[in-house]
Amino acid sequence: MKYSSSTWVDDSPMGFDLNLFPYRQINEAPPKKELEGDYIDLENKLSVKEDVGFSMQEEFNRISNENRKLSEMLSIMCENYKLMQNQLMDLMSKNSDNEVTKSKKRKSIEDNESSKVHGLVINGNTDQSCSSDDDSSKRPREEIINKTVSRVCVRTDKSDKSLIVKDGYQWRKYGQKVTRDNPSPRAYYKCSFAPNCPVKKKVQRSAEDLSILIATYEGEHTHSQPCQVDHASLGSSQGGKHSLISGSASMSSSRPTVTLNLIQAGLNDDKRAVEEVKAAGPAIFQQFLVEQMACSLTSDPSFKAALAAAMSGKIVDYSQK
DNA sequence: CGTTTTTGACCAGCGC
DNA sequence: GCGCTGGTCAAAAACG
Repeated sequence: MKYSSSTWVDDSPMGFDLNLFPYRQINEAPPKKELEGDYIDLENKLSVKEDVGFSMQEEFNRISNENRKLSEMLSIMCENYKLMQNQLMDLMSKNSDNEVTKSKKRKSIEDNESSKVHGLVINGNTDQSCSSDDDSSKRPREEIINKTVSRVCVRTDKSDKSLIVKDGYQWRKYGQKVTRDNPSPRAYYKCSFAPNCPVKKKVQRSAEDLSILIATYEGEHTHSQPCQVDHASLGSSQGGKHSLISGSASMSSSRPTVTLNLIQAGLNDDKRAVEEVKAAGPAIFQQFLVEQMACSLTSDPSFKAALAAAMSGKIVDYSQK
């Protein structure tokens, strides 16, 4: 596909600008000037109008063609995406079968966590009256407590030893422990914004990659987020050392939301990061794929040019009506 | 002086 | 019952 580079202006903060004036060349006087002036006789005016009408029609046809091609591209991409998604589901189901857990206790906890993260939230009721007394006494604690668990991975500077993951909420650290399977200590936080908020957070460095902080959230906030931190600032928070690389689940709602910043972190080829997003569950990985596609598309100048041309065509179309 | 962090002690679940 | 482990408590210290 050919796109007029002269009409493309890429100076917006997002690196993405719309071509609102497709017929105006940057270093060229506007077409209107050619039509005005008393020195042009009527005959010339008529021929110029015909030329303009013809060129407009030509341009319209060209843009229509581009629109059609873009639609085709989009449908192909959607099909490819669906194929990838199916392959991913197959892989994940195979992997989950092969997983071996270390102990029964940990297994029960991890099962609980993974089921939540995967979006298969078993809404265990904290109201004890819902279960019989006999059952509640025999059932393991993890099954009784209603916990929505989500995991967030944050890439940090390796030299940064702090176990802090800024997410817009206010946390109070109440413990730190070195666990058996990871030489890095695990920090325990409670939400301190509301006194009765039951949400807890565990933060620990990844054993495989010390530059990755893994934050595990348990429970749901009983209040709104004290300060809405957009994820762009999350990435630049704490001296710009952090960048969110995996799914984050909004605690104010049971529906997980994901923001990814793989491009910024330069992690497109980081298999480990992808694995961790996979581990966060299919819903999160699905959104990861979508954002990856979006990132790759918006970073493609030809796609941006095509999109801008298509949109400008629509805008011109409407303005002419 | 109030809040937050640190850190050793304690508790509960689990396997042997 | 004992030891191991993860999670929590609470007193002391640090901080603003």
